[in-house]
Amino acid sequence: MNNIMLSEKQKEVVSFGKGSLLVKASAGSGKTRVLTERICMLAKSTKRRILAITFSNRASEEIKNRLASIDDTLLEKVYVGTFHAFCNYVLEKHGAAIGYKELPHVFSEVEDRMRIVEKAIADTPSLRHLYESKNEKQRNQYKSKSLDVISTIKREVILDEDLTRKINDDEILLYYNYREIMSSLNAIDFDDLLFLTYKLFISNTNIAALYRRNFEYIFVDEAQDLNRAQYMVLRSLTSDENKNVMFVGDSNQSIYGFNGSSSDFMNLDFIQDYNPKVFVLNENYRSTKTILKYANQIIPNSSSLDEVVLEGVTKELCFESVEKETLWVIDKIKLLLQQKKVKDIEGEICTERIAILARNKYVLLPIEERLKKENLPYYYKSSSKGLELSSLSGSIFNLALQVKGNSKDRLHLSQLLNLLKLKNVVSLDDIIKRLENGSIYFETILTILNLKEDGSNFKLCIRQLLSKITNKLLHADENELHIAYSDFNEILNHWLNYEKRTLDRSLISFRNAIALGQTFANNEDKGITLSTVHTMKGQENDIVFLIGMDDMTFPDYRAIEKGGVEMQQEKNNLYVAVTRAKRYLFVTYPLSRIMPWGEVKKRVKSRLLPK
DNA sequence: GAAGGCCCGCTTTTT
DNA sequence: GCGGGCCTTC
Repeated sequence: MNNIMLSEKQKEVVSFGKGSLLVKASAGSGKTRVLTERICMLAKSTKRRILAITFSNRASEEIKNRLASIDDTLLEKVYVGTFHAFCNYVLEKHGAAIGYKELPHVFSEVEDRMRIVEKAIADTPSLRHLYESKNEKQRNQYKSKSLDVISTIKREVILDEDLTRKINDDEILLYYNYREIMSSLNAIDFDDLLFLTYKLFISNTNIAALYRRNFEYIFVDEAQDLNRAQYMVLRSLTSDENKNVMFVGDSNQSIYGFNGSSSDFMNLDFIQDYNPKVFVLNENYRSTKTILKYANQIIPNSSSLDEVVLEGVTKELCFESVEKETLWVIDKIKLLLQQKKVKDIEGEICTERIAILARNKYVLLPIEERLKKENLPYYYKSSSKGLELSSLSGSIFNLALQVKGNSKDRLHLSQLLNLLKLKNVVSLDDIIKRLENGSIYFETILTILNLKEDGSNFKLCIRQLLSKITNKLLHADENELHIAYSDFNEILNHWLNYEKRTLDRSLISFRNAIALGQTFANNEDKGITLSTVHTMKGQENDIVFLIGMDDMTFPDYRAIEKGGVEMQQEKNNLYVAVTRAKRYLFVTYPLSRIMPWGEVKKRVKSRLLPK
């Protein structure tokens, strides 16, 4: 698309000067290109910096790559990152102003937060009794619900003085207890990143002013996904004199409502607070006619077909069972790969040009099984995630790294002791004395102890450990050595990714970068893409199979029960799914589904699909 | 208060 | 298809 001329409307947006603007850009309308070209144009004219905020690491990587490909010095002037990454960056620099003398650790693992909320419940007398009367499963449900309550307070930016009006007393106590535990561990969670940054900016207007001076222009991609905390952070970054803010978004693609986001921030608050000039980009440069007509049946007038030449293929197919559905998809894929060249798709068909999408990951399991059997290459598109370690040594390293960087982190210290089956030890120095000299665990802890805080010898230490493993200089069984080797390699790769993008390095900031998913190597594996609709957002593929389109699966049965906004979000989700396809789209659904407990349930076509 | 019967809900999406 | 909650009954 980069070599195609910009349309008149796109040019208008790109060349828009100072002031606020709202660009309503439908799927495939070239919004990322408009965004990057405008950033590029402004970067040349301003002496100050530009802030470009995205929602996913994937999107920010894409923008960075595009900017670098236009001009590789651009990134010196432009900060591109997710809301969370930006807030982390602010707190790293100025957290001390709100009491974080040492860099807090970002606890992103749900398991960690579950343990902490469990303790918070135990510390809340009025809740403890109720909690203890529950069974395992209910306790987990209760913990998740509690985490959600805590999350909501922060997402909705409810300050302490307003809590009593909105939340009941027990929940307030729980919230305070959770906060106390987190702070005793010098830890913060995802919501804190935004909430604390907002608090920092309102309580230290000089610091906020610094950022306002620093960033002359602000861009927000996927603005329909903003939640209150994010919008408030953004507002504190602008002032009446300086509000050069560009929002790009599409209300029809709002699918993160469960996370507190609402397109109202873009459509109502932004318009009211910033009075932006509104642009509409609705020409679709991505998909073929049949696909867009189908999308327009799901959300009327969502895309204009004016610029579209190719017909493409869009088919809806119904099957007796999930098994038949799966087999058809596999056969169709095999056929397309055999045919190599098909109408309206230039070049040869290969597995990389095919994606299989579904509402949730469980729907993809039978397909995965079958792809494996047929030896067809595939990979799961994942959201950028942290370390995935499978060896004991890898987990020990990861825990010890956290303990080393944060002496207050008793949570991970106790997990570390559990793994090593040790008791009554409080420091890494003491731990190593209790381990057998030359064992892989000993060497792992030793490596951690040898690491310098600024990370300058990180690569060296890991490489030494790797070579000890290769040369079998360590005591451990064959299997552990084998997986440990690949784990430490993975850790090294995360470090290399971190090193590439960070100048001011330290072990703690490395750990936080991992938690925020910034060190994830985006070199996607080869093969057919398997993905949920949410993870596929902002991406595209020539041939898309959208499977499991039976009612109750897509829309999800819980959304049907709740109705209203939830159903609107399901519809948007379907619109996102359909518009991922560039040339061919196959929509399939089964008329029966075997439930996890063995019952065969009758199914009908999704109510969201065209009649 | 124990035993027996009926009903309900099982796996969402992510920084 | 199964475990658990909740209701009825003695």
